[in-house]
Amino acid sequence: MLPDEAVAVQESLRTRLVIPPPGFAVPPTVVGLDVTYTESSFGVAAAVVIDVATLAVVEAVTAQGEVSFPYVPGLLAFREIPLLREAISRLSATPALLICDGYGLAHPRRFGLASHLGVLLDVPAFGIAKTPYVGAWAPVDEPRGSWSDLVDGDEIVGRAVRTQTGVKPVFVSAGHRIALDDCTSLAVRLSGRYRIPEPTRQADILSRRRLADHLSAGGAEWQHGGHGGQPAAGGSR
DNA sequence: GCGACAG
DNA sequence: ATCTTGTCGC
Repeated sequence: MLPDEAVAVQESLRTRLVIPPPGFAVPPTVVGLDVTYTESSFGVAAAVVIDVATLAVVEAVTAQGEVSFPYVPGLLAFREIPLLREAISRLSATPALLICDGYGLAHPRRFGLASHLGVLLDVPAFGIAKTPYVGAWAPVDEPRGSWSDLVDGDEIVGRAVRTQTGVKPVFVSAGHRIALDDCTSLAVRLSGRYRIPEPTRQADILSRRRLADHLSAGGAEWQHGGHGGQPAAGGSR
């Protein structure tokens, strides 16, 4: 698919995007997503189910394979969604809320990865990014839970949110079927003692570990990925 | 035209 | 994203 076609797809899918008023009913569990790559084009996607009350990992699956779409700012979804969908399909239940490593509405065309994935699956989704992309924001107060609007043009597209006192904020934006206010409170509520909230953090850890396993195994024995539950015994640490 | 640019 | 060592601090 060419970049021009990908942009057309985004503008088309965007008509299906739904952002409700605040008041999202927080589910018992949420799903964190991330993809890690090799210097070449091999990727491992991870989907980790996190218990909202305890922040514990209750299920973890992966999917891996060659990735064809290159990284292009604004078109990240086309690179990551194939493996992410495959990983999500391996979960034992349909997710109630997806949390992506990246942006949703805070995107040049208001349709980043979190919006794209949310619309395709018609599941609530939002994004948590580690670095700025679209929009400007005022300095965020120091205490955990403080935030400042991300403003692009005349729109509020997301928020810079302090998940830990004295630590750089993360960037939160709504993806699909959830309001920014709810994304903001969830980002803080889902954060343990780290800057990155547990869902995305655990997905990052798992995808990196699986990629390392894949490489040390010579890339032959684990080609089918997607093991459910806890990591198998024998895995190096 | 030039620089910036999620992961 | 990935390439990479030590170092400061709780």
